[in-house]
Amino acid sequence: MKTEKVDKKQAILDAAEKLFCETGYEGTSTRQIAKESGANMAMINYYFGSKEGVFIEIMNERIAGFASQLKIINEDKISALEKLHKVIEGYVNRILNNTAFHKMMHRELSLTQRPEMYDKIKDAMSHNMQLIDRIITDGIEDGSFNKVDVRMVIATIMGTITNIVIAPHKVISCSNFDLSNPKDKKIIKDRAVAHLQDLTTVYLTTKR
Amino acid sequence: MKTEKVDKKQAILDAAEKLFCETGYEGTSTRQIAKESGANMAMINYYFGSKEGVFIEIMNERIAGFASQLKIINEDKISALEKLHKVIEGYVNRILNNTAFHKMMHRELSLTQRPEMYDKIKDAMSHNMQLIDRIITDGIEDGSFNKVDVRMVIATIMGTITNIVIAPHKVISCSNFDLSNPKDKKIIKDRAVAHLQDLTTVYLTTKR
DNA sequence: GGAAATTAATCAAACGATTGATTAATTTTG
DNA sequence: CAAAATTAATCAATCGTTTGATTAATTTCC
Repeated sequence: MKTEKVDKKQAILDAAEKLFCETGYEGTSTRQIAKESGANMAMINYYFGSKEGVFIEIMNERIAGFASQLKIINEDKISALEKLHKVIEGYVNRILNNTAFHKMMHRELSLTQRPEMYDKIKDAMSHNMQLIDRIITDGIEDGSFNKVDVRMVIATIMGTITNIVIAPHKVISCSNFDLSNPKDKKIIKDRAVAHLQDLTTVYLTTKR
Repeated sequence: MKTEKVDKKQAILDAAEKLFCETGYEGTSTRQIAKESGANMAMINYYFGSKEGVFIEIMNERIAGFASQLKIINEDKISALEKLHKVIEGYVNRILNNTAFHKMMHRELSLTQRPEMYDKIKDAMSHNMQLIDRIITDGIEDGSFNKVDVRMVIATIMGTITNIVIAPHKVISCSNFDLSNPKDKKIIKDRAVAHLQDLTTVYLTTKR
């Protein structure tokens, strides 16, 4: 049957993403990728040219998927605060549903050695940031938000989520807590959304 | 002169830290470390046993230096809010004065492959976290703070700072902005402290 | 429609280069 | 002189990549 014909190209991408997330780019060998994917080593270069080619392909796929998600929100005819809360919910869900990739992305962002990748990630993030910036700035201009340091508020929203993903033990001191457990993940998601929505509501709309 | 006698052991540590920060642990070779430090390759194993031995030594040194800083604050006879503001200022300064190391630490925290190192970093952070937790919890109990999700507030404080360090372009969209430039760093530091102090003040003390 | 030519996919084996580590000899130092 | 420090040379292992050959599928041609 045709359904049984597994796509080796995709198998390599899947295996590589898993391994890159777990042990980093340099920490993953092409032999590991070949073994994990069930493909021959030569297939990696055959399809992607090089190990870095695989990495870039993974990033491009993911980033493209990300970009297509948040656009609609800003067109809704709702208040700035409601928009922001929608964005927060979307962001928390997206990132906590892809914790491994998010970790990998941040790891890459903190390296100076692959500028092409750094710029790619930076640009992808910048786009989403501008969207949040627009929402908050609009809210300030129409008087519904206090005058705040917009970029810092964005850093707070994004930083909080990233911090939860990278260091979950910070949030839940309970030792047998596991983000890969759907039940635990749900708990963290809800807490993160509730906290960030509450925080932004109070900080942006409290008259003072 | 004795002043010219440079300590090869320390030179290796310095070079290794610099390279680990720039290109990661796996991305740095022992030959690079030797070249950068001016020492022979064998000296690395002579002094530290292995490449990982160098890494562990660097981490231990740094973590020990960190732990000795924040203790005094909690003994002061000042309000919970003032304590928290002192902690924020201390944290921002410490981390922005050691951006390279902080990046490396977070990179290591997001990998699953060196559990010994992961636990070491986790424990070091946990200690500082408990201190902040104590301050906020005390503030809640004596009625000066609102009832909030304490661990989430901590995630927000730490996450915001980390986010600024790892992705400075998020805060300043200006392209010719450089964290290694003392003047630019001062600007970011002040903005970060002002933002976080303002944020915590409003969120924790606004009656609602 | 069926032989011939072309293409894509896959494989085991080997490539040169680099890795972290170790040896044994030599120099420096107290 | 003996211990510590330093060196050049070398080790086996692994790295990412390339090779030439083989199979399976597709296209071309008469």
